[in-house]
Amino acid sequence: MKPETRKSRTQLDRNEWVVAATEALANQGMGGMRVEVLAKSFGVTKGSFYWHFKDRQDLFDAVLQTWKEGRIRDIDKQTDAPPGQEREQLLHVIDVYSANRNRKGIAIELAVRDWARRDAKVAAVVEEVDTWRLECTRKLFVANGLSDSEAKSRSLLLYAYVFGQSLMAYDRYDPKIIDFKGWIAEYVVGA
Amino acid sequence: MKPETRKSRTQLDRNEWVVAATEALANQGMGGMRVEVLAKSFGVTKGSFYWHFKDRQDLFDAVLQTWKEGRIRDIDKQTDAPPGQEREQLLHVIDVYSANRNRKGIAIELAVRDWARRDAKVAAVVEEVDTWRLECTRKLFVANGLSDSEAKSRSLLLYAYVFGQSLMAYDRYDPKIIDFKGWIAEYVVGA
DNA sequence: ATGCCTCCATACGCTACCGTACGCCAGACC
DNA sequence: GGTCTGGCGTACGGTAGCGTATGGAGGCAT
Repeated sequence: MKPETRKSRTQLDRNEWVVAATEALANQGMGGMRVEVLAKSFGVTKGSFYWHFKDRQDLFDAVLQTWKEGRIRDIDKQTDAPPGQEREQLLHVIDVYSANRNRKGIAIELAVRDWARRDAKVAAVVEEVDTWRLECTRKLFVANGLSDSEAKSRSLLLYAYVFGQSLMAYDRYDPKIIDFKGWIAEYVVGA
Repeated sequence: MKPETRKSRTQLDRNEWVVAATEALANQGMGGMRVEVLAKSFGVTKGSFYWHFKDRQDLFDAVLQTWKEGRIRDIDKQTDAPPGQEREQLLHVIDVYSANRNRKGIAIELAVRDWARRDAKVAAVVEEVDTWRLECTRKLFVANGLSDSEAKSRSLLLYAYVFGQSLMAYDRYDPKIIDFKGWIAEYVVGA
């Protein structure tokens, strides 16, 4: 009804800037979110940017907030298991975060964490997200019959493992790496 | 005998620049290694820098090389166990890389890995170091009675865990976090 | 049609850097 | 005691990027 089709390519809104900035964050890290560079990628000038945003920090805040909300949604979705399927769901979580899959999501994850090391507000958001993640998988482990204590330990191990995996360069370590990762996933989730 | 005492505070050499640059790398990441900023921290101008280095990339190369050599040395030292003490040595390795200890080393480790995501030469060095690490702990696991396959899997899990641990914000997750980390260390090393 | 509001372009000043050219000085060496 | 050279300072040009001020085009209602 609304003239959305034409508008969509000529008019920009905040969200499109946020999406582009997040892309830059994934590819070049925090320092890649530069106003004039993003503007050029849209074929506009920074006059547009400073219409939609107060300043660069305003963009940063929006990116962070959007990331946080998206993470919470995804975590809820990925840890929602039908009764009796908790173990499979946990293996699925590991698979989703596995390197070589969801490359972009992992890149963003790492970039945000690097960002958090130099910005306390970002660190606080990361802590929220991490706590949420740990809590959701803890419930899965508990539903699978583990004690609360062991569930928390395994949750911690699970996420530390998947994030650490994405940090390492091991592709040429052994051609059977796939088997090793399978073994590890089973071992982390447990019997 | 040589006039080293006076010279040591007035004359700079390549290594002092590399040390300062590594410090900046740990604190502010790759982007923190800026020529004029480093010069100011020494109380000199960049005239000095461009005497000792061809350009900024020359400094980067030196930092990377120095990091690599230091890592190899440390890894060898940390994985050199007397026969029968392999299990304790593996637990010691986990402890050394544990967050809240060796903060600076971990910060450098993360900064180098972030750097490696955007520079293939850095990525190659990281891969060398990681392969070396995996190989050294694999030997410890094998000496502890494991099959080669399981030793490789556990090595991978071990390093992914310790690196992932340093990425996460979990300090306020549970006051018994120390116990959880102890449980995980035992679980990763195995019986 | 006329005025207003939205969205973007243009142009500018400013800062932080990189890299280079060259000058300066102190001490080793003869 | 002159000369040479290692080590650094000074000065300059150039680029990239942030933020601001202001102008302008096009829709939309009155």
